[in-house]
Amino acid sequence: MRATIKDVSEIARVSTKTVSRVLNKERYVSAETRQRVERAVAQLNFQPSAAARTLAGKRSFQIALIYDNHSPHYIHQIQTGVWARCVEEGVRLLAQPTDAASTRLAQEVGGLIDQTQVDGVILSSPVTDAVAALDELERRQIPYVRISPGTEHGRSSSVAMDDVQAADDMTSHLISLGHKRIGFIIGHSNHTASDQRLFGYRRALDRAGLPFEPKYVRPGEFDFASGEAAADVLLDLPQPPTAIFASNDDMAAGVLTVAHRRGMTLPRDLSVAGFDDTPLASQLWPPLTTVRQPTRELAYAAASLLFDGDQEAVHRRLPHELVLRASTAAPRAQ
Amino acid sequence: MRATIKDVSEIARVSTKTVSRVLNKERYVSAETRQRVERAVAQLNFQPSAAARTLAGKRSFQIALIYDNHSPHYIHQIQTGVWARCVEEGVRLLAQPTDAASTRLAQEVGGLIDQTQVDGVILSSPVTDAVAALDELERRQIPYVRISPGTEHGRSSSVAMDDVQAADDMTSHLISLGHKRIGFIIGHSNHTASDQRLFGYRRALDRAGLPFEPKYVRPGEFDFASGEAAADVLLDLPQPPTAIFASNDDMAAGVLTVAHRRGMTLPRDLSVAGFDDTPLASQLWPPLTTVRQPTRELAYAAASLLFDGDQEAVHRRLPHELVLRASTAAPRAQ
DNA sequence: GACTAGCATGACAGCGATGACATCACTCAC
DNA sequence: GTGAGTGATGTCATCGCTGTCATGCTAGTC
Repeated sequence: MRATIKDVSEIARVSTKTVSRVLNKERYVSAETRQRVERAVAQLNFQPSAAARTLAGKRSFQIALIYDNHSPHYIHQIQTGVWARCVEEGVRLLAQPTDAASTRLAQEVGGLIDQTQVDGVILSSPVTDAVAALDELERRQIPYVRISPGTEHGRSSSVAMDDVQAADDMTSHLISLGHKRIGFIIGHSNHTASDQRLFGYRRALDRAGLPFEPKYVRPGEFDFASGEAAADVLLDLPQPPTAIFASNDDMAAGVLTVAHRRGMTLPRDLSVAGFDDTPLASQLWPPLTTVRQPTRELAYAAASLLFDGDQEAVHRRLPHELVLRASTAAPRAQ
Repeated sequence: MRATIKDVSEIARVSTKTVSRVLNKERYVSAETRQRVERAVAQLNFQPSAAARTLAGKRSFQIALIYDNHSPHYIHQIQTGVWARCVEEGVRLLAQPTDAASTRLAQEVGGLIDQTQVDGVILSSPVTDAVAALDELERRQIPYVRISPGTEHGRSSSVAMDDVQAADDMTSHLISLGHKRIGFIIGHSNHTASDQRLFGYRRALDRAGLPFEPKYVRPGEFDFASGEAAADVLLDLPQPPTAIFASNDDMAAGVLTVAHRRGMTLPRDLSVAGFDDTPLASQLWPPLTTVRQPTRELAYAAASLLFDGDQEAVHRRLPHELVLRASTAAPRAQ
């Protein structure tokens, strides 16, 4: 049978309460007693029952990560980052995929909390912007932190990168190479990052004195197929762009495929840039110039904010990075 | 405050025990009483405390998924599949990434179980073959199911695909296109699937009466870089292969990149095949012929086996599928 | 020397469920 | 009419911890 706190207390010749004090690193335990208890814990390989602690105490030593994102790579990075911080804290992680658009989302979140009594919640985009879920969390007074929220910034602590600046940087990079006609493919409309990246693109054009031409901007949905579709339209223009900046790598991969299919030589005939720096980016041909989003670090930072438990909402910005690879180059002389 | 079973019992005018019976779908509750209880539950939006149930009962309504795999896509598929089955069962899922090679693995697993009292565990490859972890699970008599185990088949129920047959099928496909010199890139040595895929390749050659030539077989590690390295060696041979079959898509992507870099036209100059059908496969140029591994389905089936709780070890095989895309074609006439 | 403050520890109730067992009503067989 | 069987419900202890409160000791202050 599993060892219980009582077994430990008997071996250490103290009360169970004192064992509990040692376990929870409370004050007022003499060094000598602490040692005796620790030895007994080690000897029995004792692990306190999470259920009993949750039931008796105010903490459950569990947090939940709620997400809904099509990109496995993104989710994986998020999970890994949060996980790393949880381990340091001795806290378990409950994975909770959901459908951000579902009407039952709030109920799901409420049920999760009532059942598991998690100590806190981390929300990743786009669940970050599901107001009903936020309401539910606040009603139950559960601390939560959001990763890359698009709206309601005042409601909680959050971590994010600067999507506007990143898109601006990438666009500026293309401009500096000499491109004047730069296509842009927007992301999925339910991600606020999509608007921000578009805004950054526009801002860079403005600053460089280049005209913003709506015909060079196409909608997309963050997936390969929509990248292909947009590229086909852009490359069919009488004056096609010499560079295409897609709002994420999957769509950029679609652009590359269309270009290959048309027999274009890259990057001579067309420069292509993506966003996210997924593993895909470096495995495409030509390897993709893109923006490295510090996803893992964002997740780690989000967990840190949760455990720090500040009263005030804190907003942390993490730096992005332009990753220059072979898919972008100066345009061919006209 | 959260509603408790007591609140429900008062509204329904029954004892808490009767509420518990309804919650757990036990026999011996009259239809009328059941209805009253269910109404009260709905009215209070009552969710039983997982902690209390775990402490008092024999079940914790949680299972753990233990994994260690470099491929986000694979993990994501696994999680999604297991998750889907858990939802049906009303069970929570604890995500537990680990390092399969770590000496502390058994301790980690033991700690996880003692702390959380999970009802069962699902192991995904390569943790499936960590004997110390299996010992620990058996010592604690925790039911577990393995996804694609490589060894110790008798020890537990498992689900898997037929890696040998799949590799055989793919090799046969290349042979049927007319290829006689077929390169092969082996996977990471700690995955048993690697050996099996190699074996399938060999078996297909044998059956077709083609010689097995060690110089056409290169080691790899399931990652892009090792695919590149292997391709460079293979294509530098005096008589290079006309087709290369890589043990997974990432390595196949490496092969494509090397071929592009050498200015080869694909698939005319070289056919390339992968394994796994990751999203990458369809986003490369040319789109990759590969084997679809039924990962999600395997995970779902694994969870089903766990919940069914058979005494005997059951082994389920799920079918794979050849996905033929543009990266393979008949070899150029010599 | 009496009083206070701070440290160290223990006794005991209680968290919210379930398990074991008791109880009661009713039906059925003989 | 009696006993057995079964369905429906309740009582109460219990799971393994933590929170609250009480207690005893020591050191420092006036």
